[in-house]
Amino acid sequence: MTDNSRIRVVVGMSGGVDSSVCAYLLKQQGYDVVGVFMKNWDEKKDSGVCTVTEDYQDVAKVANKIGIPYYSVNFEKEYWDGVFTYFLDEYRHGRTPNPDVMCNKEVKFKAFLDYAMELDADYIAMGHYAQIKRDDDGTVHLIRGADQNKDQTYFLSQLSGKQLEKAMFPIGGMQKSEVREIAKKAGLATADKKDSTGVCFIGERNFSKFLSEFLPAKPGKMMTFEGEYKGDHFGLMNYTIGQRRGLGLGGDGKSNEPWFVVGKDLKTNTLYVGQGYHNEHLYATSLDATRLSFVAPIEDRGQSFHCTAKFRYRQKDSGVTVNFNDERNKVEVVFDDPVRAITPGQEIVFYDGEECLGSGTIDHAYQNGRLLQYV
RNA sequence: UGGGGUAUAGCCAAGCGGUAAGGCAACGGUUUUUGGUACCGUCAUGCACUGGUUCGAAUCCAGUUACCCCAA
Repeated sequence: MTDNSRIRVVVGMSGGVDSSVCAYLLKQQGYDVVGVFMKNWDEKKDSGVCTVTEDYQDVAKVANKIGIPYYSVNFEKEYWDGVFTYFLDEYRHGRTPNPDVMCNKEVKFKAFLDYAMELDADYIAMGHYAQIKRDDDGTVHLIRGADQNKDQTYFLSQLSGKQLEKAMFPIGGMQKSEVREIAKKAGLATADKKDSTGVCFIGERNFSKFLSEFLPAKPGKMMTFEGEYKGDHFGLMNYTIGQRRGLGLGGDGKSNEPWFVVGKDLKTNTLYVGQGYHNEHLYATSLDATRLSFVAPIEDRGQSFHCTAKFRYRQKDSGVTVNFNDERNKVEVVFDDPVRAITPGQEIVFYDGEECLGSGTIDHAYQNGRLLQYV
């Protein structure tokens, strides 16, 4: 066994099982482990419930149990400037942002990473279900978590190799059930704690209510693309492409199929609705994406290459062809088969087998070359 | 103010004398580090109203009310 005692690892501890087990495993492996809890959101900013205190207490319990020092840092400003302003701005533009992708890019693997380095860390560790592969020449690759059901590379896809260079994902090669088992055997307080959901650091919220505390909700009309008025919506920001719930539309004698959001028009403040899960307006054949970021250099793949992609978290991969523009700052992605509910503002994440190549942010969706009215 | 038709939950809608299907919406939950999707569960002691026939009526009869259609 190699001596790891001189290698310092700063673990981002959230108060959940995954990061608890991370810290535990690293300690077992003899590393010089330091736990750090991040506080990035002040619940006083909205009327949300406060779970921060409880989470920090759990971090303390776990840290004490495994015998490591622990601290708390506050990145509220970094989170607000790097994540939340972007988040609100995307909604203002009628798009649907993915704050957690940005959170990893701007906070966990930037502000937190810098902070860890100030603590003389050699590495930072996180409880993500993802794996890292390092080539002999130092190139870093991001690999899907071994638990296909929990893989979180989608949220890490905007990270650069540089950011991942110093990262460790101790549970990336494990199944969630194994992680819980380890936590239980080690007697960690978080062993049976429910997995957290909701926006990272903000948590579960009544989304419409939450948004309305930051952005004005402008009611408008719900129309079909055939021009039929179907009712009113309470603000375009409260709906996303392919959404079913919240429309309040029932059967009309012609069809009793459920209604979905099939389009938006920010200029006229119109929400377009249509019936049927397989509504024709929900299927795209290609898209444009910018804000590209790749973990490892991909120039050797040329101007155009085929790979697989995910357009949402926990969605099955689809085959796609990626075509770069000359400046390589924008891609046109053509799908092997039509894809439902491509949404501007969301990430398109590229994979080659188990490797996560990187991602871009979706700007426009097209159906056989025709722009779909999605913003 | 002649004739015909329809009235079942928020929206559609089955039921045709035997003790209120189903879908949509809504609500609750499961899944989920975004939003969403998907999945599961709940949802009419009552069928426009008032009488009547019947052991038994949303279902038959009469009257009332509302809306629709065709004639004027």
